[in-house]
Amino acid sequence: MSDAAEIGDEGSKDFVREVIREDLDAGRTQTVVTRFPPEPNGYLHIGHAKSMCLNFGVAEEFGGRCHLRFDDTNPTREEHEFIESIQEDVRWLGFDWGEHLFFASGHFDTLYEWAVHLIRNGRAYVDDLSPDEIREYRGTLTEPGKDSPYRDRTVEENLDLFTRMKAGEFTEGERVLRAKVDMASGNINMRDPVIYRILHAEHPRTGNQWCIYPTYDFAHGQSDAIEGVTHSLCTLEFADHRPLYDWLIENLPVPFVPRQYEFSRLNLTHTVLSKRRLIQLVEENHVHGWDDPRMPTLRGLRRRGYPAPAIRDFAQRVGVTKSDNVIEVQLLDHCAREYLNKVAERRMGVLRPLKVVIENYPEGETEELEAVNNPEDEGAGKRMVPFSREIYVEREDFMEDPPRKFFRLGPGREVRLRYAYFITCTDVIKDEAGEVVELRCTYDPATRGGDAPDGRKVKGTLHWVSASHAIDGEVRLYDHLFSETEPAMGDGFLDGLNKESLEVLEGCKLEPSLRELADDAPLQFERQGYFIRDPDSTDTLAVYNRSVGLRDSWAKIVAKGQANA
RNA sequence: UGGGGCGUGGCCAAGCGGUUAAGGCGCCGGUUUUUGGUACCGGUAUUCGAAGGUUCGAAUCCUUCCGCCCCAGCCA
Repeated sequence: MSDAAEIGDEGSKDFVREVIREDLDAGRTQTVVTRFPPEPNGYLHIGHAKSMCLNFGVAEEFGGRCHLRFDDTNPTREEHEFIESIQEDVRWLGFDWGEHLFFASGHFDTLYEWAVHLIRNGRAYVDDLSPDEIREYRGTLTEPGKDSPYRDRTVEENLDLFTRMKAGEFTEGERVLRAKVDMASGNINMRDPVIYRILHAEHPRTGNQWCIYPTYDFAHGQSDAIEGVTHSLCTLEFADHRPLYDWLIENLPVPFVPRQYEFSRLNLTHTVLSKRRLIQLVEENHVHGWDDPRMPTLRGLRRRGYPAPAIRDFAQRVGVTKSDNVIEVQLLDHCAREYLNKVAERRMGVLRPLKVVIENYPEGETEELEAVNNPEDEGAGKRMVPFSREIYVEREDFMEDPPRKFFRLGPGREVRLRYAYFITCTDVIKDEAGEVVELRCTYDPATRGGDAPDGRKVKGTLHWVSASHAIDGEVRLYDHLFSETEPAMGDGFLDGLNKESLEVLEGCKLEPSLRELADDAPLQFERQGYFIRDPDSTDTLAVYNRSVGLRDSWAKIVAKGQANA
């Protein structure tokens, strides 16, 4: 293990790392301890990924550790299922909490003792006010609050009442324990916040052992103190809670003094990241579940084929600051492409097939042609691809009356079939509706492999699949879940849903060697994009999700109407 | 009208009194290319929310103003 001063010394990359660096240098911190504190009431999304990358990343860089802690203080909305799925997602993203798995509920005994400690010191009291009354007494943003008539109960009475709250003598809402801070504070969180409430609910981990539960404010910082968390990193909306966080730490017999720092949460264009809205998308069936490839959840991204390293790279690139931000999804896409380009094996797949008969190719003959698996990685090796008289090419690779800049197939034009031969279109066959249904071509046997010995050049290279050897497949193409860059706030956000966010292509013709690829291996269908096999696949139907398309400069030319320029 | 946070190019983001104001994404143009992919090269802020002030010198210090975000759950 290297010297602390040497660790994480690649220059302070953001204000959090800067603070940690200073704390280490000043000796205020010996070992950096952070924590990732999800509430087990939902699935993790890419916003959580940013937090994980920060917390686990910082711990690793400075030679410390990061705890995984479930903030399970509200049994009415938390479920065991999420405790499992969250751990799975954290691991998938690539993080390891080792032995350091904690639950706020694991600290309930200490928390209860600390509440009693506060009461004994006259710093907390049992309030009989109803929820509505508490709200009225709290005042408003501009007017100070008023003291509760129960604020000055004796220590003995408070102790007795709190004990009875714990014993289950009262109903929910009948009484709460409040910290006695300052009802006139400009910071509403300091106006005698509720720190314990009665909840007659079964807890996923403590069962029916408790009927009183600490609130976030009385659990989070306390858990940090118990676990020895040095830097408690949370999002901006908790900045207002910091004075309370510190007040409680100062007034409790904590074994350690943690510090809270706030950074801005992640926002992404063309999607939503709030738990409430994600739940609504799932429950109202606007998507097919939490792992729908269009969802920004980790499960959705995983199914979509976004690799964990790409997501980590993305998190690093967006940075850590305190300013509100909306990151363009294009950056995420870029990270995915950059990673996938290096690791994804290439295959050929025709998404919208157009049959081509090579008239001068011997009927019934098949030959195997060599293809490179990944031009970015020689180690990926080569494979053989079957070629025969009838093949499929992409419909959009043929135009009967091509504009000047179109380099693909057209009547009389010659193009290269990747790794195979040059072919020339000699005839176009249409149905009664006038739609092109088949192409007749001739090939040049001398161009086997894709090069012309006479030095002849072609401007277009097409992907293709031998008709008789093709695997039939279904391909799902995805687009932004929301058309607008920033979906509206409030309930109107559903109006911005992109009706074309999912396009299912059936009858796709895929290269047979796909069978040799691992089910979870990312791949590139040449000239199309990066794909991954979907779990919906069966023995008879291969289903692939497009993770992200390749950059498409031809589409840009077409979109700008410059194809004829 | 209270408290907290934030304002650097289309989107992020370095910058911490003396730099021609990093870098990434995006966009534009070009080179290479058996993926119109990749890679590579070049372009893309006389200006840092605004106005004053301090200073030989300010995105960086001071003042005022403007704008945006968060807070009135017994949610986290």
